[in-house]
Amino acid sequence: MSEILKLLKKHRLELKLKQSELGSKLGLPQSHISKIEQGATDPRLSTVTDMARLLNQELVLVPREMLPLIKSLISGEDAQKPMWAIDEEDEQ
Amino acid sequence: MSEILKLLKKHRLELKLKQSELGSKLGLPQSHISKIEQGATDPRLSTVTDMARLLNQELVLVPREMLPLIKSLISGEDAQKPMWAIDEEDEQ
DNA sequence: ATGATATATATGTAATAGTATATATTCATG
DNA sequence: CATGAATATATACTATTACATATATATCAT
Repeated sequence: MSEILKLLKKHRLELKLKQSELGSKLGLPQSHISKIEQGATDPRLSTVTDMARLLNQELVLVPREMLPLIKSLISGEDAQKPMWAIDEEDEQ
Repeated sequence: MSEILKLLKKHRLELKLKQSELGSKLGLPQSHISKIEQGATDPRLSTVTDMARLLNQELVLVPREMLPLIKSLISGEDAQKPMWAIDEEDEQ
């Protein structure tokens, strides 16, 4: 099952959008969003692109060799607080 | 016209593959590769994913805010020679 | 120009994405 | 447990792509 489709669902939930809300923005029925998110259909490139953009994402072609770097950048990006801090006691 | 499709063509040419060669690896006729590259058809996600992988690329979902950073990383990646060097006369 | 090679275009068919609608599940909450 | 909200599933229909095949242009070397 496509990694991309799983991530689209994750980002929809983060934005607290219902399938029906995302669907109407895209002009697609809720039932079809469900199928896409389950991998029960193989959507067109334009559909995935539009869906991604509504979720503040973009579909990008990445050279295989840069995949580890870029994935680590992306996975670290959603941290609300820094994952480390300088070792100072007087930190706010 | 999709940026991704344009890049797929660019990468095919860099690998010196003909449309017919890429097509047969994918199980698609040359004529269809042509249509995809021209944006004359709206291919399925799986088709684009497969095509990308045969060209050593991967389709990745990137948060909009990270797009400038990631694009600059990617566009700098294909340099054959380093873009700078330490200022030493005795360099090879 | 001629010939070879690569890509673009045309036509037709079968498969499937997407539409519309209804119903069934799931899951939280009073 | 009952009620309601969100998601999953079902069916039938339509639109469009994948694909096969054939042909026509480019493109380029000789």
